[in-house]
Amino acid sequence: MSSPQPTRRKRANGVESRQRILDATVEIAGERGYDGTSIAAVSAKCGLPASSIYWHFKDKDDLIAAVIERSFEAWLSAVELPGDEGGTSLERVTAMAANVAKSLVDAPDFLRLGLMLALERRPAEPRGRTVFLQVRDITHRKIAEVAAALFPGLDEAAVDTLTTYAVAGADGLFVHREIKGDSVDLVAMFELHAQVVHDMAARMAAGK
Amino acid sequence: MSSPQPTRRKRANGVESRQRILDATVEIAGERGYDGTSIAAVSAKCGLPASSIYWHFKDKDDLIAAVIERSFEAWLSAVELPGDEGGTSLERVTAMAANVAKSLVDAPDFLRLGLMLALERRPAEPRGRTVFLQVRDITHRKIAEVAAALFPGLDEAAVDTLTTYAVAGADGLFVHREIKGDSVDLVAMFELHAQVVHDMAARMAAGK
Amino acid sequence: MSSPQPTRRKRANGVESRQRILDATVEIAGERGYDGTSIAAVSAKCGLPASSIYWHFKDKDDLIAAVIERSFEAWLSAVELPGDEGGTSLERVTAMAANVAKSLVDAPDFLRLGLMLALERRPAEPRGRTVFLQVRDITHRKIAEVAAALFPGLDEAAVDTLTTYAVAGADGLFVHREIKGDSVDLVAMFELHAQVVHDMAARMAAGK
Amino acid sequence: MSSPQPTRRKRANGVESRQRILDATVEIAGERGYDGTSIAAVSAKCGLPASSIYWHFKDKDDLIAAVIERSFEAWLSAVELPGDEGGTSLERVTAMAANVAKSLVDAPDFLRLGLMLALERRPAEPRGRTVFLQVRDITHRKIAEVAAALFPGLDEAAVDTLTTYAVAGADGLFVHREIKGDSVDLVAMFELHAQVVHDMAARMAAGK
DNA sequence: TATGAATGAGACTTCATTCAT
DNA sequence: AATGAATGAAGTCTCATTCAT
Repeated sequence: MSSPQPTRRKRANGVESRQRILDATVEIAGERGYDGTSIAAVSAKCGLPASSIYWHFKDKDDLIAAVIERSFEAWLSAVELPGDEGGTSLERVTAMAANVAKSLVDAPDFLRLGLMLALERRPAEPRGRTVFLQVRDITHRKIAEVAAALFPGLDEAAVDTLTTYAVAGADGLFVHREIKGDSVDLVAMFELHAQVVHDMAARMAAGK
Repeated sequence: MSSPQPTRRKRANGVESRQRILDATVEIAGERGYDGTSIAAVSAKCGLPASSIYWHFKDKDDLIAAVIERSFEAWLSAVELPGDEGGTSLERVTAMAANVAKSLVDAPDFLRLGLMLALERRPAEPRGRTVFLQVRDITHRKIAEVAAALFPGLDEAAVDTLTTYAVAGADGLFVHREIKGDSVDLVAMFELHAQVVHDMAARMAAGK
Repeated sequence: MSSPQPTRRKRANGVESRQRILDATVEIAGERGYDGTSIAAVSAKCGLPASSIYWHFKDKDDLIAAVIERSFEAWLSAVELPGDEGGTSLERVTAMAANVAKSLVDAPDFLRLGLMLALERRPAEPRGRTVFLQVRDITHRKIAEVAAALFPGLDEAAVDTLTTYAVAGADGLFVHREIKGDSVDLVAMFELHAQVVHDMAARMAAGK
Repeated sequence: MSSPQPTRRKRANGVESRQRILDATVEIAGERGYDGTSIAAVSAKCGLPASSIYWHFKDKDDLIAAVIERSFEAWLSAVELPGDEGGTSLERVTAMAANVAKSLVDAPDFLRLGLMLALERRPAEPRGRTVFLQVRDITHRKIAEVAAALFPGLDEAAVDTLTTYAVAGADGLFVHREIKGDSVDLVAMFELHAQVVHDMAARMAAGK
């Protein structure tokens, strides 16, 4: 009852505040993009005054970049294939695609914001854009490794084309769902895409 | 001599001013998105004062919507299949895809801006977004018609899935090129995509 | 009585607004220096909203520079020796000095602000500082011409030293009055200074 | 071994921290003036967090005042005439002037900041300004004493005028060097000034 | 057909300062 | 003896928009 430090925390909890700010920012930036994200809006959503946001982040650019970094890691750990062995290569590819689709349905902010940033062309490129493109490259490379492992017959150029096509399809289907809303069955679409890409890989690995 | 205007015209050419404003706006909005496009920036680029922009357009929303409309029409007439007869269905589909790819390389602003608008989620949806989604639907329907004509065996649902997949791939490949730059051969990628989609259609039309 | 456009001017008078802004700014900047001059304070003093100030001036730097320019011109025309002929060289020099002293008592803002700017050392030098130093150089040259005319025996280096010393003394006495207030008889001090400088010139022109 | 502090000291050296803060502040305030000196900038330059500055100084005003005090003392001990006997009165005056000039070249921050503060007119006068004007008065009195000793024939008013003129010239020449930079030989200028003032004193002491 | 000028709201950011630890 | 975190006020400047001419 007379507890010395019960609910009344308030002052000074850097780590938690930082999280609150980032949480608010993903939500807003994921919906409105870079320019549409105002510090005042973030401040209102997280409850901290604007000046406190600047204690944790150098400027808006830094904040958006931090958001991209954090939500990529979150997305990555959500995707992380739980069991990637077992089944035919088609089954495995399909399972992976379904997994990615699910993660994008659950947490679309990362990719939505990332694509908005990627499409922009501004004189002083936001750091968040750079970060997004970097993690995107990392992802591309990981997928390429999987493809190379599944289809040893493919040369490097073929693997790259295949990966590019796979990623582009994923992006496009994601955009489609963002536009059309929840009625779109993203998992089914990704599974279809997985099959198509798998066929393509098989044909490539065969003769050409 | 027989000019209807009395003394010097020179100033006062509504149509041309309107074009200049729209030209400036596509460029800026195509690069920076809705929020990133300021009336002041448009004014600076087209040379007309901000108040003149408001003489031609009700507000920013109206301006952006007009840009979308005009650049969609421009894009449409650039794409308009010059001769859609002749050749196998694969050849025709491939030619159409190459054609679209070329138009997107030449004038990417329309789709870039459109996708940016489409990805945003804001309380008061900009009219430009609505317009983009409408013309997108129109496009979808046109493609569906072509698909239905080429593969009479497909039912409506199959045609829709096929079209969705075709468009999504195109979007994704476009995004890929926007990110990676001129080194990406969009035409080749679109041709590959056309082939994949054609195979998919053929398989669908067959049994499943 | 029923005059169509009597007192009720208000909207849109660019020239007058510009003057009002400049008037307010000299007063504030003359008392508080560059950093101490806030746009909000200028806005409050001149009655125009801050955003209107930015219609007339690119930014704060531009505003301060404009102030320096205008008040230099005002000061110059206030100083402009009414009749510089007649009397001995000492009498003429003394009259000029008294004239300058009077102008500095009447309108000290220009020099006070200028000296404050001159003393500052900041990474991005304010344009106002540059302007002040330029007009200062012009003044220096004009004084040197007078000195050369009055004492034809002096070589260029001697004229320069003399002028520098004359200006430095004036600056120092001005600062003294700024510190000690109205009780200081600046005119008398300047006349004393004029005499000293005149002696110095005479001695220089003689042997060494 | 015999250190009174138990385990590691390292942190917690009040005196040194205070010095670091003051060192940083002279540098910044000497270059940017009162308003231009932000606690954040001082913090960045001295490496201590802003809150630590407030542990050592009540507020910004207090900090600036402390800087003025300390740098006046430093300047004073740098000037302190090493041997003020010997030679004619002219030689002695000249030597003193040269000494002062050297000190101002070596450490101009004190006077630069002081003059900036002195020129400002703000509702709530900073304590630093008051302190500067006080030490300035002290200096004035000391010089007056020297003058009275060297020229016993002068009455109080004459000594005051002489001192005022001497100080004003020094200020003005200092400002000149601050503007024109290292190329100005301040020592030579001060020696010239000393001679002029000496002549003036002699003439005053004679008849008038 | 246009535009110079104005304007309130709000953008990002820094300010001096406090307080609990 | 110090500091991480917070905060309200204020800083400069841009925003979309209006209105009289």
